Amino acid sequence: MFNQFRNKFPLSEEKWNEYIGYFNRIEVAAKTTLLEEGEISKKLYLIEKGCIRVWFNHNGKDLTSQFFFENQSVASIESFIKKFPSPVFVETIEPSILWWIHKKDLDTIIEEIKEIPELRDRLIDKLFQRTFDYMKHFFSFIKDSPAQRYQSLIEEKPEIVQRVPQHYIASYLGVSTVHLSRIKSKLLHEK
Amino acid sequence: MFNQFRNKFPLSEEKWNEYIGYFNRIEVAAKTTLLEEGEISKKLYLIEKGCIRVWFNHNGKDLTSQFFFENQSVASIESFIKKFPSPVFVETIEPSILWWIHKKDLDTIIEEIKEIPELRDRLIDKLFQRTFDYMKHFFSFIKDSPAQRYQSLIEEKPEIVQRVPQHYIASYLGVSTVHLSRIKSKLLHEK
DNA sequence: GGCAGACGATAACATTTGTTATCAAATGAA
DNA sequence: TTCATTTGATAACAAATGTTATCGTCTGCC
Repeated sequence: MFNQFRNKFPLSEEKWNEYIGYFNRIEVAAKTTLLEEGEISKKLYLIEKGCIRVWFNHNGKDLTSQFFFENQSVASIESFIKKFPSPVFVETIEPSILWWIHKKDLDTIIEEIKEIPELRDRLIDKLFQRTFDYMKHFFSFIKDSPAQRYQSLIEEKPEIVQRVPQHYIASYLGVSTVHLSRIKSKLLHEK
Repeated sequence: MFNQFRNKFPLSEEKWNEYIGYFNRIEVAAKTTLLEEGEISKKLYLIEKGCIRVWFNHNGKDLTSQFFFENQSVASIESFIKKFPSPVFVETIEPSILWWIHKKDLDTIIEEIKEIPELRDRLIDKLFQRTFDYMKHFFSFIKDSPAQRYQSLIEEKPEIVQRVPQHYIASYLGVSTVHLSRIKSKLLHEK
């Protein structure tokens, strides 16, 4: 799991082994809740295999805001960073193999690697990239119809369309399950 | 303009004066374009007085994605950071007093203050905050109706509703100008 | 193998939202 | 002032989207 990242981190063998020693491997079934709404997020998860969604309850409706797949890290980011009660649930979609790390251990690591300019800059890049991704997603809500948003999803994040149950995708796109079904059917019959 | 921030920056008088010396004051009319679509953003603007919107053209429609007011800094952030051609226009809404700084000078400053842990952490906090703001905005598109989104805007960002022409607000909320007008009228007559 | 629950398609109908057009008020420039 | 432009309200109609209900398929589990 970690060897693929080894060459990206200019660290001594000792440090490298210390850091990966903080991670714990778990295997969980589909639909396992990793973080409850209201809980304070203290673990960051790395996905070796499987997929995860972040969702919240709004007036009894299950609304999905994010999907994560292999090699991505997942947490309720606001809760994890600011130690607020999480506004969202974190839940597996497929049976998954995960590696988690305690926030306090991660904080130690980050504090140490911040001194390495190369890693510090990469960290900041990641932060910007995350912001850009959200901006782009927001732009799609003011410029595209739901059908166009679904089309973009197929093109830009095909793994979501392929692996995630459709009713989760519907709320992610901001439409009802019925309407997403209509969009799909229209796409099929037009071509 | 800068004195109000003085106590937030643990810098020597010399450094402080050097840094603020990089800024240039300008006064511009309403509807002045500060950055064209396709241009590479090389200036960051600080607003002393006035307000600014960021917008883009989509199939002939003028779509506004952000508003900025006094004491906020503005740029086409992706273009500014990554040196890409800007996907957006930056334009004043009101007659404004602005202070701008060259990207290269700002980069120098940032490179220097990164060494100060206190400022470095504040910089990272700002980045996270920006991401959280976009997340929140995105959440509102999957959980709220346009009417609820307008209501939240009144409560959370009243200066937008008070100072920005309504047709700019419409696209920001993802609705047509006609529909925003309907939402307002309904809010009035219900209460 | 059979059963319950999850998932998705579809229909019918209600509601929301967009589009186009028109008008009125406010604003700014000559 | 006067005139053109910008801004916003409203009506009428069209299109998109939500809601509720029903049905069929699939899947996991006993």
